[in-house]
Amino acid sequence: MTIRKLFSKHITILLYGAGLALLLFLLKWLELRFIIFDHAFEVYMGAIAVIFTGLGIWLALKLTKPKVHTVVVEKEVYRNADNVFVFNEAEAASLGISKRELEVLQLMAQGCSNNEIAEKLFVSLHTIKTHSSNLFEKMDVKRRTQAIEKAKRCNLIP
Amino acid sequence: MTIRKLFSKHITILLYGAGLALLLFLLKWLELRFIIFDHAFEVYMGAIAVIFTGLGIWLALKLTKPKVHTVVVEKEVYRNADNVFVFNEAEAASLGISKRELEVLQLMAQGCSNNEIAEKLFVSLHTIKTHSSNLFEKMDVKRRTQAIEKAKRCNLIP
DNA sequence: ACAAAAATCAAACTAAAGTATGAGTGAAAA
DNA sequence: TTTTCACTCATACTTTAGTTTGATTTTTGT
Repeated sequence: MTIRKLFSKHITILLYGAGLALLLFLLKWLELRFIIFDHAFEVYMGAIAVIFTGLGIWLALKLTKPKVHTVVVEKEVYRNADNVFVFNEAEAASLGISKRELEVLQLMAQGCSNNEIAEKLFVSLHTIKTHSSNLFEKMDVKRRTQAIEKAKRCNLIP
Repeated sequence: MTIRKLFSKHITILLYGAGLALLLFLLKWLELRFIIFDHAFEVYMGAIAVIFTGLGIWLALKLTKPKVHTVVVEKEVYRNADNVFVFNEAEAASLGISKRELEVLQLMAQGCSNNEIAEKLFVSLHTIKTHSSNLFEKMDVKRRTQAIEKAKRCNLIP
């Protein structure tokens, strides 16, 4: 075995090198100790700073809620051909649409103007405007035509 | 002035009270100073800890990408399986509705605003207004919502 | 009973929608 | 070739729709 051979051959040199390395190590250690003793306060402060910075980072990473980005994928479900309208109550509930708002929506879809709706429901034009505005907010649409389109698609109205 | 009268009458008592209050304040202040001096190191450490925790939090919030948790929600949209739309050409012809007007009508039914329709068809808003106005005349309706309702009923649009 | 949600009304806006009228262009029909 | 008609654009105007803010009164669910 050539490796053992080399080891035994240059053992003196190796020992010497090892001794030197150890000495250097010791010196370094002593130097470090000296520095630490001399700057104990600063080192302590530094350690505290590092530790608490780390703690802060950890806290921030742990305690921030991930922003939930909800992507709604509309999946088409085919229904029986018997064109009988079944009101999608679940959808209405999830959107938080009230009875009155639904009435307004229905009349809208029939082509009524806000004024006509107000007359039919015996309330003021203001009220209908409020209802429709809330409706658009809840349905996430901008116009009555969009509301009608979406409502039909989601079976909120026939 | 009764307030000034009261003031001058009981000036001694007031002064005495103020002096006492001041003394108490002084005592409290001295006590605080004492505590701070006595615990200077701890207070300093605490301050460092708080500051660097804050720094850590700030660093984490600033330098990390916002955690975005994407949730894909499948929403069921019901639809009739059999609805094969057949365009009622006879009706369209009898009403004298032109190709372009039909395009406008379709986009209307999709919930587009006049401006959006104009953009999609690469014409001006004026043109769309003219088209829609003519459309309402031909269909004998007053509003776009009525036009949509009637068009669906008459199978001019899906 | 009491808080929360729904329904109602109002004023003051801004933004669209719709009307009336006129006019130019290009293609197809008379 | 002239006329008709769909399509385009424009101005000026009126009406309707939609927003914002704020308030009061009913319902309604614990």
